[in-house]
Amino acid sequence: MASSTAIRAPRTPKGERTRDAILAHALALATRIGVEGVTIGRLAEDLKLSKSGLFAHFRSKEALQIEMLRMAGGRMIESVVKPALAAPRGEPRLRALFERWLAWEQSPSLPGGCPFMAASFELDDRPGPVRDFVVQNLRDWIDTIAGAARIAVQEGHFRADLDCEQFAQDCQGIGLGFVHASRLMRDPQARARADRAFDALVSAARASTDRAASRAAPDRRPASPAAVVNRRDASPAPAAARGRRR
Amino acid sequence: MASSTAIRAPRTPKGERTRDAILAHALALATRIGVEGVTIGRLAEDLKLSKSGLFAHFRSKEALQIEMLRMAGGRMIESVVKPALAAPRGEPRLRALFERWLAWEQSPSLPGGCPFMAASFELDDRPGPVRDFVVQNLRDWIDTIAGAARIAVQEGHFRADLDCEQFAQDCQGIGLGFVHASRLMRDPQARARADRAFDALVSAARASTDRAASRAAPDRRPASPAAVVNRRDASPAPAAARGRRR
DNA sequence: GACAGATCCGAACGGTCGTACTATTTTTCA
DNA sequence: TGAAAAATAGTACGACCGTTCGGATCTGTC
Repeated sequence: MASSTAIRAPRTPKGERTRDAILAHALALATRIGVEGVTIGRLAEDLKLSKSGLFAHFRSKEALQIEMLRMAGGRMIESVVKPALAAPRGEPRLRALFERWLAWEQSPSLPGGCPFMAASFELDDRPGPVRDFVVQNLRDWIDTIAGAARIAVQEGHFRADLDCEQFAQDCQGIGLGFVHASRLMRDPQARARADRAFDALVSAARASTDRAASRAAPDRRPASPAAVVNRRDASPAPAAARGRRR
Repeated sequence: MASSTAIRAPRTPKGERTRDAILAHALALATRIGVEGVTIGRLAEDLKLSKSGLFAHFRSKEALQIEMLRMAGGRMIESVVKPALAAPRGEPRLRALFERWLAWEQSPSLPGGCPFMAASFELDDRPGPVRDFVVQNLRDWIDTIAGAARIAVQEGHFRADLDCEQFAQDCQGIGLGFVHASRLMRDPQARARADRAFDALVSAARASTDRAASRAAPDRRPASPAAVVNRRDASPAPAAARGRRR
């Protein structure tokens, strides 16, 4: 990544800068070799720190993993969700979410793709705080999509009886299928197909003259559209990790 | 079988039985903790073998991983593809493929789900023979789906200008979305939503009165429908299955 | 029942893992 | 500027990693 160029104006305390550099590098590493694959020794070597010096920034490796994913979550909100919220309510916002999501997946700062997608399959059977954190973040993300779909219904873009949770799972599937075809199979058409699949999904959600929904009863939960804001840390305790709030 | 020579049922050699037991256990383990997470020591302890004794069955850990995935591929063909081939050509066979695929994903012998799906995200950025093997198997699988869709076109079940590769990627996405919702998010409705998504996909492939295909040019490749039969091992050598000399 | 190979074990190797403890340096701020 | 605080280095630990090797034990065949 680009050198820090931190000449003068070290507003941020030294430790925090190092810490962020560690997390950024750990994150980039994790996208390639997996969350569990990130190693203290490897990190220290890459960043020219001693193992113990690096380790001192986190009480444990598990904490490092969670902080790393917290940074990923923050970045994702910043570069996917927030910009999409600037788009008009309804279908345009939904499209913005989808498009920025795939763009984020291929962001140069994430050489191995979205860490949450990878972690979904890496940690799905390994209980613990890290898994919990991933689940929380992905729940927020899916709620964001479902909420945006719900708004599209309110705006009259989508038909009234649309199952928004179903829409969200379908959407997630398109994204996962895209990553699969793109990263693993190296299919150059993966992106075009993902776009077409999304178009078809939106198209089906629009058409109200369709026989479509076999289930007559739509979900009834209030389901706040602002799920993004409701985002919470995995750790129940106030935490305040090392005193250094931001 | 040829009974003329009447060889007295050559009970499978001892070593091979052990070997299969090792692979079966390694496979079950890998579905939970990942392909790279399987460890010689852990395997030996579980199976009450010595590390070296176990290791002697494979020239390297990499070979163990590949053999393990080969077993998984064989099982998948046996319990998903072959039975589905018994279903009538066209849409029924496609449905059988999908249904058996999800059933296989939740088979009790795979406590952590389909190893190939997990490996898709675990190994997508780690080049090497293991990744190559996974890619090969998944390519065969996707070709199987695309081939079945092509047959459905021939049978008149699906519209003539259907993009079968697109269909396959969409299908893969539904499966991945299912695993994501089911295993990670523990959503009890995951399966029902996957079924609905598949129904919608098939439905869209059927309707020929739809404006549907924006792309006028359908793919033109011959694309043998019998992709299943074309399946090849990753290793270029003939590799007689049970020969297993070293 | 003996012999040959297949099968398995025990010990050991050099590494890396996460983590703990104690110095030593560097930053921060009165 | 100097002392308190924070950041980093050094060293060590036990555990486990994949792998090697020589020898013990078992299996199947004549």
